[in-house]
Amino acid sequence: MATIQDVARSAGVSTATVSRVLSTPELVAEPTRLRVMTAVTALGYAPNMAAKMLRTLRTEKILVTVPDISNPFFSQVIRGVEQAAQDAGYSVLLGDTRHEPEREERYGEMLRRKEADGLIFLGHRLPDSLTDMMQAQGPRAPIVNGCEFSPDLAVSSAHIDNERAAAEAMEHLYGLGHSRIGVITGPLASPISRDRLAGVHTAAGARGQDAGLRIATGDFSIESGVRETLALLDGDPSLTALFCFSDEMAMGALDALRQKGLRCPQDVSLVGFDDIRFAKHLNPALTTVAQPMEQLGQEAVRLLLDIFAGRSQDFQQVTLHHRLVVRDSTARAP
Amino acid sequence: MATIQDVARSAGVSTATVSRVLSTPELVAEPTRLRVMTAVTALGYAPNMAAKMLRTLRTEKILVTVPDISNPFFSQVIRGVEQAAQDAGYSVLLGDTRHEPEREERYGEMLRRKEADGLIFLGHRLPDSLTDMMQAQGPRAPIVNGCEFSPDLAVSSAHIDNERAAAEAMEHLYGLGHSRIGVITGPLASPISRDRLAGVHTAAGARGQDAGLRIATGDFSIESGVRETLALLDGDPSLTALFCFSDEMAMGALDALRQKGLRCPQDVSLVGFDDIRFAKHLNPALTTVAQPMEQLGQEAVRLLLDIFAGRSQDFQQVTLHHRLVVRDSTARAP
DNA sequence: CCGCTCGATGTAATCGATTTCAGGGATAGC
DNA sequence: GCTATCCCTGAAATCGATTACATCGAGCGG
Repeated sequence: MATIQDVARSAGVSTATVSRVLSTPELVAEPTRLRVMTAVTALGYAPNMAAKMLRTLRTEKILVTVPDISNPFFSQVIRGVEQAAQDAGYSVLLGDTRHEPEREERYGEMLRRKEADGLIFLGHRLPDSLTDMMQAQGPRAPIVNGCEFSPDLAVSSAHIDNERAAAEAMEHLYGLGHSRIGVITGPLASPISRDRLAGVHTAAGARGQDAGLRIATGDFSIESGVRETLALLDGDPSLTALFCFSDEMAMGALDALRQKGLRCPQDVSLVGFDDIRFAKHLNPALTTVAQPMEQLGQEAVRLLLDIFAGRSQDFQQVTLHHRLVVRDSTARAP
Repeated sequence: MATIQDVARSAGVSTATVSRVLSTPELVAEPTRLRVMTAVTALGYAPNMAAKMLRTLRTEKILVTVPDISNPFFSQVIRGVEQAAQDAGYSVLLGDTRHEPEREERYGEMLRRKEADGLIFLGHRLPDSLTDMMQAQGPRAPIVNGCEFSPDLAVSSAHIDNERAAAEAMEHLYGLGHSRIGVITGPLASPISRDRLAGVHTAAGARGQDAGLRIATGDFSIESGVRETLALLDGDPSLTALFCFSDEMAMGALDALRQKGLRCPQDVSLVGFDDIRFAKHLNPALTTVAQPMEQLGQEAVRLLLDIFAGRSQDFQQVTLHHRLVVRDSTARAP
C-alpha cells in the first residue's frame, strides 16, 4: 500500500499538501492539486483509516447489536440502519448477540474502546459495560435504541406506540365479535411486550372483556408460537381468536391450529405483529400490525447523528406510525 | 478516555510495561503486573483500537457484503460468519449492497483502504475495485465467497454442490411420476443458477424428459415466484410440478397456485431451495433442498483465516453437504 | 520603495499504542 | 569477590495520517 509519504515524494510536495488536496482542495493551487491527484491515481493511494482514526479520534463506524440477525424484523431494521449510515458516510459494525448477555457485554466493550463512534442496540438490554458511560454522559452518550425501548427509559430511541398498536389489534378482534381471545406475548422482560400487554388490557377493560382474555408468554419465536397456541387451546378450547406479539409466533400459531384441525379464520382468527415480508404470503394472509421497520433503523441513525453533532440536549423519543393491516386471517367470530 | 500513558503514570511504570501486562503478561513480574492491573481497572482503561491498528496494520475486522440482508438465507449465513468471526477475535463489518454494483464498489474500496483485513462476499460479483488485488495476490488475496461461486472461479469459496442438489430435487419429482415440470431459476448471471439449471437438465436428460421441462427466470424474490408461476401455468396448464431455486420464490409459487385455484400438492407439487427457517411452517410444509447456511458462513471465515495465516497456497473450494428435505408440498403426480 | 497582507506550501508536533534494544539489578557459578 | 546470566523494565522509534504554526514570495497601497 502506498502511503501519503509516497504520494508526497512522487508529486514533489509535502505530506501536508497531499492531505489538503484530499480533504480541503480549495486551499491548494490548481496546478499543485493536479500534480498530486496524478500521483494519487498513479500509486492507487487510499488513506489509511487507522492513521486517520488515530488522529481524528473518529472511526466513522456505527455498531449495531441485534438479538438475532436471522429474524426478519431485525434484519429489516438493520437494512434501514445500513442505508442511513452509508448515506451519512458511516459503516456498520454488526453484532449478533444471540440473546446472550455475555456477547452483549463484549460489544459494549467495543464501544467503550471507541471501536465505533456510536451504538444502536435492537435488544432490550443495555450492556452493563455501558451504564457508566450513560451515567457520565447522559443524553450525549452515543447510544440509541432501535425499536425495543419504552418512552420512559433513559436512552434515545425510535419506536412505535406499542400500547396503542396492541389496543387497536384487540379492538379489531372485538369489532369482529370475538370475546374469548388468547394472547401470546414476548418475554415480559422486554418493555415492548409489557407495553403491548398493557394495550391489550386497556382494550379489554374498555369493553369489559377482561374475563375473556387468556395470556401466555412466548419468546417471539415460531416454536414458542406453536407451543403456546397448543397450551392456550388445551386450557380453553372456546377461544375464537389469537393475538401474537410477533409474526413469527403467528406462523407457529397457524401450524398449531392446523395440528388441532382448526381452520383460520373460520374457527379461529389470528393477528400478528410486525408485518414482516412473509406475512402477506402466508396461508391465510396474515392480519398484523405493521411496523415501519426500515424507517425505525433510519431514525435510529438520525438520532445518533444528532448526538454526534451535539444537537441532542436531551433524550429523544421518536414515535413512528404503525398500521393495522387487515388480511385474511381474521373474520367474524363463529 | 484513559490512555496507556495515564495507566503508566498511575502505576508508576512505563507504557511499555503496561502494554506488556496486557498482551504478554508472562514477561512481567507479578507485583508489577498487579499494580498495573489495579491502575487499569481503576481508570477503566481500554486500549485504543486505532492506535493498535496503526501500529500492527491489522484491523481485526472482516467485511461481509450481502445483496440483501433481509433475505433469510443470507442472514442465516451471516449468522454463521458472525459466530465464527467472533470466536476468532474478529468483528464483522456489514455491507448491504442491495444488488447495486455501485454499493459493491464502495465496499470493495473499503477493503483496499484496509478498513478490514478481509472480505467475504455473498453476492456473485466481485467488485471491479478488487480485481487488481486478486490479480496481484492471487490465492493470497483476503477475499472469499460465501455461497454463490462456481467451483471453477478464481476465488476461494464455500458452497454446496448445486448441480447435484438440483438434480436430486428433479429426481424426487420424477420418482413421484411427474413429467411436466416447471422450473423457476434465479438470474442466470449468477453461477448458482446456472449450476442448478445444469443439474435440472442432467436429471431430465437421464430420464429422457427434456421435452417436459418449462424454464422461467426469476430473481429469487417472492414476487418473481408469483409472477413466473402464473406465467408458467398460463403457458402450460398441464404442469404438475414446480421447482423453484429459492424458498422465497416457492412461497410466491404457493400464492400463485392459490390464486389459480390449484391445490398443493394434490394438483401441483412444489420444491424449493435453501430450507430457510420458514419453509417447514408454510402450508403445506415445503419440500426443499436444505443448505447448511450457518456452516457456509463459518467455513467462509475459516477459509479467510487460512489466508490470513498464509496457509493457503491455492484457491480452496469447500463443498458442504446439502440434503433434500421431503415435506408435504410434493406428492404423486395426479 | 517599503512594509503589510494574503495565498500557497512546508515543518513538525501529535494521536496512542507496540516493540526493539539497551540497561540495571539480582543471582549463581567459579 | 568477580563475572556471566537471566529477569524485568524503560527509552525511544515507529505506524500514517492531520493540522497548528511558520515561512516565503508576490502583489498592493501609501
